[in-house]
Parts: sequence; C-alpha cells; structure tokens
Amino acid sequence: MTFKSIIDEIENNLNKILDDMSISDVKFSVEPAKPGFGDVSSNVSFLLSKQLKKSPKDIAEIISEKYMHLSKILVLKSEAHQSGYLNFFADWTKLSQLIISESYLDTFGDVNVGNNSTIVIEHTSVNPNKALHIGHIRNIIIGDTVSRILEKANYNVNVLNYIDDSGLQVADIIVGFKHFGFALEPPNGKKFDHYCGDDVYVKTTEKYDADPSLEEIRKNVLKELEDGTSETAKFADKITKRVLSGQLETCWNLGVFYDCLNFESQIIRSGLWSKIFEKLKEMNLIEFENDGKNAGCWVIRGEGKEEDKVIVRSNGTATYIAKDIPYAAWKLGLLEDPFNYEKYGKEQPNSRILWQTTLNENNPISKNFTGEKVVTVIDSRQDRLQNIITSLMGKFKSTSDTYVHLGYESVTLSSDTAKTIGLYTDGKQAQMSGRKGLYVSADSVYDLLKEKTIEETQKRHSEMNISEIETIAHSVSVGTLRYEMIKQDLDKIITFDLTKSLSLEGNTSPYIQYSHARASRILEKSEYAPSIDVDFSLLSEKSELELIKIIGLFGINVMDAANNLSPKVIARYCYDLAVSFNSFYEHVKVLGIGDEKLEKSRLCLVNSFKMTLLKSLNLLGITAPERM
RNA sequence: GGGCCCAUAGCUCAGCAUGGAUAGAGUGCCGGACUUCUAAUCCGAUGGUCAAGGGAUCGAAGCCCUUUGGGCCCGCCA
Repeated sequence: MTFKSIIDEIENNLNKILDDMSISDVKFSVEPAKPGFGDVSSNVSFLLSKQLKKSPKDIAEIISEKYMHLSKILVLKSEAHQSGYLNFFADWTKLSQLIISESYLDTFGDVNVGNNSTIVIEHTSVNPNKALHIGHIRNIIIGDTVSRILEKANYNVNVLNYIDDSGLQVADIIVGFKHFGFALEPPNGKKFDHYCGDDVYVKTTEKYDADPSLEEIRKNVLKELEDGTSETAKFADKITKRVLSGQLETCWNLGVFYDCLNFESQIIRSGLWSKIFEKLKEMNLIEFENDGKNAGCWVIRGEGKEEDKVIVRSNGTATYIAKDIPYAAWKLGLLEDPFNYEKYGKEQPNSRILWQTTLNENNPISKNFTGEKVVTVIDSRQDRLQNIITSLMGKFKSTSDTYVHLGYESVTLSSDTAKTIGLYTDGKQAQMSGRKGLYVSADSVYDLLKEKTIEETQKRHSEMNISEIETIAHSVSVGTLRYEMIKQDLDKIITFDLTKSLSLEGNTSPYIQYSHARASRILEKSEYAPSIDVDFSLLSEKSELELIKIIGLFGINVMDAANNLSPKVIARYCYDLAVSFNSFYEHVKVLGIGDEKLEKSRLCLVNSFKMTLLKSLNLLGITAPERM
C-alpha cells in the first residue's frame, strides 16, 4: 500500500536490529517525516534511552550504522538527527514508480478496516414537518461522508434515515391543517416542506402559547396518530410523506443517498416494543418502582450519581427514549424483522435503490438492513440518552463497541446572520429553533451559493453557455457547503455566518476544485496521453516529490478516517493534495518545455494527482469540474 | 447540585488518541508576482506566556489534579 510500503520496510528492519540487540517489546513509531527531516522518521531511540543508558542521539547513531548494513529496497539511507530522531531518506525513483502506478488503479486508497462486515449508519432523521435547516445539514453531511469512508474501508454499509412521523412535531402541523384552517396547497408555489415548517408549524405553536386550552386538541391529535387506522393518521401520513419528499430532494441535491427509510409509526405498530420490553425485564435491565417519586414506573437505574430514567410511565405508556430501544435493537439484528419492504416512490438521482419499511402484507419482500455494528449520528445534546442506549446494547451483545453514538456539536448562527432573520442577540451567537422559526434553511444557503458561483464562473468564462455554467456552479456550491460542514472536528461548534460561508478562497472546496481544473487543462492541452510508462527518475524537483509523497499517503489517511469515524481527516487530506499541486503548478512547467520525456513524466504525475484528488473528494461527496 | 464538551496567532481552526525535532494552516493587515499549463492561484512580511496554577516525566500544547471563562444536557415532554 504505497507509502506504507516504505514504512513497513523500515519497521521490519528496525525490528531485526532490535532482535540483534536482544531488545523486545518496544512500541516505536515509524511515520512520514515532517518537512525538512527526510521522508520517514522513527522515535525508537528515545524509547531505548533509559534501558541502554545512552542518549537518544548516540542510540540513533548506533542503529543508523547497523541499518546501513541491512538490505534496503525503498530506503536510500538513514541518518541520526541531532535531536535523537532516526530519519530515513527514500529512493525516490523506486518509490515514485510504486506510488504513481498504484494511483492509476481504481482500488487506490482501498483499505481493510471492516473485513467486509456489515455496518449500519443512521443519519438525517429529521421530523417530517419542516424543511431542513443548516444545523440538520451538518448531521447529514457527517453521516454521508462517514458512510462513504467506511465503504472505502471495506465495510458493507447500510444507510438508514429514521422518519419520526408520529411525534408531537408532526401532530402540530396536523393541528394546523385540520383545526386552524391552513390551506393544503402552499401559497405562490412555495416548496411544501418550507411551507409546513415556516408557516404551519411556527404559527400553530404560536397559537398554543396564546391560548393554552388548545393543548387539548394537540393531545387528541397525537393520540390519533398512534392509532394507524384513524382518519387523522391517514391524513398525517399523506402530509409527512410530502414533507419527506421535499427533504429528500434537498439531500439528493447535495449528493446524499440512502438505502432504507424507517418509519417510527410502523415501529410503534409493529409490536417491537413489547418484545424488547419483555427481554429487558428478563435480563433485569429495568426495574419496577413500588414507591418513591417514580412509583408505578419501569426505570433504568442511573449509573453513579445519575438519576434513574423512566422507561414506562405509571399509566403504562412508553417514554421517548423507550421508543429508541427497539429501533436500536432492530438495527443490530437482535429482533425478528417485522417489516416488509417496498421501493420508495421516486428514484434516487444516482440510481441507488431506496427502500422503505412497510407493514403491508401484500407481495411481501424481505430485506436485511441490519448490521453487526451500528453508528448513529445525532448531535451531542443527546449524549446522555445515547449513552443509555449504548450501554443497553452492550449488554445484548458480547462486544461493547457494537453500537456507536457519533455525536457532534451543533450549528449556531452568528450574531450578524441572526440579525438578518430578525433575531437580536447583542453580539452573541444564537441557537436555532424550528419551533420559533429561527433558522437558515439549507435550500436558501444552496441558492445563495449558487448565485454567487454562477457570477464568479461567468466572470472567468464568457464563452460558456448557461447550462455549462450551472453545472459548474452546482458542483462548486455543493462542494462548498459540504466542505464547510466537515472540515473541522466534530466537537467544535460551527457558528454559521451567511457572508463568511460564501467565501470561495483559502481553505475551501473551490480552492481544492480549482487545482483539479488546473490539472485537467494541462492534460487536455498536451499532445500526449498520460501513461505510467515513463521515466520516474526525471521527477526530482522538490515540489514533484512532495506531491508524489502526499499522493502516497492516501491509504493511510483513509484508514485513519475510518478507524476514528473522522471525516475531517479526508478533508485535510484533500486540502493538502491541492496545496501541494498548486505549489507544483507554480514551480514546474509541464507543457512547452521542449523535452518530450520530461513532459511525459510530469504528465503522468499530473494525471496521478487528478485521479487521486477525485477519489478523495468522492469520499467527501464532492465532484470537481474540468473547468471553473 | 450532577454530567458532557470547548479554550492554541486579531479572527476561524490543525496538531492532543499513541508525550520527543524549529507549535502549523486559512483569514485579516502590509508588500510583491498575470505577453506564461486559468491569479477561485502563488511568494514574502506581520502575528504565539498553547486559558491559569500545580503534579508525574530525562522531556508536556498533548498525560494527571485544581481553578477560571464559555457552550450544552439533567421531565412520568418529544
């Protein structure tokens, strides 16, 4: 695996040397070197310092001396650095050939973390009563990116979207339609999900605040929803399906696709809850309270100083968290599947088949969307509840890491952006609120980005027709939005600012995509077709070797990202690739240098870069235009 | 009262899991580079008590403890 080859070679040789010195059990590192310190570094001498009672520098010299006598394939020489580090220099002619040849394969960057096992990843899971806002988008992009990375890391991935179609939020818009006279068709062609969220939901909840007696209507509607046969439930089903359709359009537009939609209403009606409830009782994971403040309830005991959590109320109904337990168990395949499956009404733009659960017994199709492992993407405000689920699932399975809650910090609005939607915060950032109508919708951000990128593209390409320009602008807008959502760590709050998010320079998706356009143009203009049948020794400039090195690090980064469920690792990798190519571009000419052999060698590298960038951007769900 | 997370350059963030070399980017400000494979670019300059204090270590931005500041969570709501 490319750069890993030289690392492995060094590791093996160092182990041989340690064996020779009768030293064992030392966990030294062998890593790509920082710039200016050769190509690969090891800290082995620091770790031996105490045992050998010598300075790291002296030990590095001894090992380096021994290393020079071993057979070397990709290593040219080793060197003991002043600091005590042991640095290695690669034989770049051989290493370049190895890296670049591999990069021409479709499988480049494939790693084996998952051993072809099946993993479920659930993300999105937004109540079907409103349009997606910028906070939801973080969830969706994290989930989609992680699922792409896990596929690359040899997992079979099942992507699920849980549709909470029977909760209070849905009840609220149904109340709006049935009791407060909201029209079924949105005014002036507004998208239906936006209409429900902006108008029906917000204004209905306002009415409750003004007149608390209306709560009665709300409670009744909620009760009717749970009973699938009621007229209200059937009406609600039509409404939520329509909202869902709008939400999915937004997701698909961003290049996000799913395998199956699970409806909460069906989970409730399927009777899964009573099965898991019995199991919980059998395994003594829940207890019945005879007295105290939770008298008459079934509870999960809090760990340590935490409070007990009520699972079943004294009136016999299940609480919010209780509804999550059967679903979590279902995802892990712990329960017999009560569902049949049917294709979703519309085809996904990438033609991946989208299924949905159904309790309909006609033409039963069974499917398996469960996994040996489950990753659930939910923001970290739900840490506490998710910890309870994780710990319960750990007791059902032998290994404890089988259910993972992938948490992330929320998206807030900058003070300036809050002001634009009528919220004055005194310079502080603001939490979004669907109920209060305080949010920035995903569609509106996309539209703004597209407008701006169309303008920027037109400036540069007056010769292009509008459909070409739109295609480019779409790619750049989606890239920009997606990249902004995953380039920082999951535990950092994103303060979303409308103006700043429109930036197309610096560490952004357009920067990375631009490097692809530059590479494409070189390949297009050359009279030769790129091939790996070239003289690699001609690639000796610093910027060339640096670029090859980074290309070679693709697999290591995929592995890192997959092991840590960390999308930002790939974002940084794409950025590093682009920086490195831009430096190459500025320093080295490919075309018109009057040296056919050199041009072909460089062309080969440019194509290697282009293909590797596309593969790594693909993990982020970002495409790159040929021109921009 | 209990729990989780964050704090690194004016601003936004890498680096922390697995301690070791000169703590890196972007952005901003200042100064340069388009008769050239596209300047959505590049080069340079400026900018740091790694929140504070203590501890263990030959060695700490990173590990342990304490404190401060900020965010979030803690219902028989969902």
